[in-house]
Amino acid sequence: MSAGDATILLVDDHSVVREGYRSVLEKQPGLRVVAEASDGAEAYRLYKSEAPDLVIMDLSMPGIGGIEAVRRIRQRDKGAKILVFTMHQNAGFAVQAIRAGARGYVTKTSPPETLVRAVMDVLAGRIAISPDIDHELALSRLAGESSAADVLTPREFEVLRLLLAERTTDEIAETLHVSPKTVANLHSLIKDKLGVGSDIELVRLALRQGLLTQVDLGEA
Amino acid sequence: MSAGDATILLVDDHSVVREGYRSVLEKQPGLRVVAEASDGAEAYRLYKSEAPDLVIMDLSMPGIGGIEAVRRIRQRDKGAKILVFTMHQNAGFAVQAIRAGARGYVTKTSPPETLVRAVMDVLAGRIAISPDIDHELALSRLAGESSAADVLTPREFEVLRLLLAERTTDEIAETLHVSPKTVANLHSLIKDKLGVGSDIELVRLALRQGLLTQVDLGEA
DNA sequence: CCAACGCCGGGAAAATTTCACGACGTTGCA
DNA sequence: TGCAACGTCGTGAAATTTTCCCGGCGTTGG
Repeated sequence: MSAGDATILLVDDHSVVREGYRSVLEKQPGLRVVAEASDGAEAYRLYKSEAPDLVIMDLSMPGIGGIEAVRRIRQRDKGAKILVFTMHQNAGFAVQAIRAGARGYVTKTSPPETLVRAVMDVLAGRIAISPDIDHELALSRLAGESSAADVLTPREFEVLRLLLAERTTDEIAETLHVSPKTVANLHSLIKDKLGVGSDIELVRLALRQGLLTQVDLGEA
Repeated sequence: MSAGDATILLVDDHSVVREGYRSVLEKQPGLRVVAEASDGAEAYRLYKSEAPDLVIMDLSMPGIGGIEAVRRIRQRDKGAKILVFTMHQNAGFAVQAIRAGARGYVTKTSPPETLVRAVMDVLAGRIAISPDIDHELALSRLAGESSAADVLTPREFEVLRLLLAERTTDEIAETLHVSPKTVANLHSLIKDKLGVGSDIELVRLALRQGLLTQVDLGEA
């Protein structure tokens, strides 16, 4: 590994999965994994201390999610290059990730070459989207449907995700380090923007749009 | 790799994740990954042709899922050793997997050592469950896993169904010819009986128990 | 007969949701 | 450059809902 290698921070809550990234990436000359994080908060800390050239970020993680981590890192460093690498083959997530400041979005079903190519693209300053998501985006574009991702700001989207995943307003407030009141306000605003009157409708809408998949809630 | 190595079939729809398993496993002497599959059907075909000593199986995959693949393989070969390795930190999944014939259940959040130990255990004929799932199972055992249909009276169950059907309290009150107040009281009582704190949890519980299926979501 | 339970709702306290509003920083554009 | 628009965070107060406690009714079953 030469001194000119591009340095990479891996973020994923599954250690064996990180092992996979690392194995694929280190076969490439010029790339070097310098740190690994298992949640959003740790990712942010390590970004500050390591200042890597690239962050490869999973989305679904405990505590603050990937979107929020992207947002925070970009808030600190406008030039940060972040490539989202996730299982969610969902245009809404891609839109949110890019809006939050990610420079690429690749699904885990992609072959390793696609990941490597995306890494190179993002390092070179280009935006990288994997073909399946390109297709998803094209479809949703054609359908002209307004999804949750379209009307919600990144922050609202993140709160929605936590509402669907965590339990109480107070817990969410704590993980986001804001007042419970703010979360309640956002919660209300989200329902308003999405045009639903109750939390039950909210969950149903989220399900329809793939924000909450059947597997997310632990099928019996 | 000696002739006496234990042969392994990896099943996961994310190629980079398979790379992770492989990397971890092949550091262990005596283990050899001989095949990889990306869905349940392929796993079954490869099991027949390769007859590996062990299958490491993900659960969430396109087409026939991991549970079904486990069932089919075990149906064909009663002695098949299958270790489920999944992101689902959920006792219900674990129970299903073991019932289907898996000999182990390990979550992807586990450190690599846990996976390796589980592999060795299953190869040695033991059942392997990762500690977090042990804990989940213990909890659900202690809690006595209250089923919705079980603990609710017919009336309460009916109200729950209507609540999930995207109706307001007032509408439900009208269809049932009772006061909105009664519906609100029942709504509260239902949440209490099911041990959930919010409507969002209520919907998630209902989904888990099959009270509300994806197709019921209808249109906006 | 009486105890237990499901069912129905009123009243009041407690909690949440909603609305109006302001502060602050950033973005975008003329 | 300056300024308008927007996102984010939070407060306070009103409106609404949720929750708790209560009693009444009918049915069931010992």
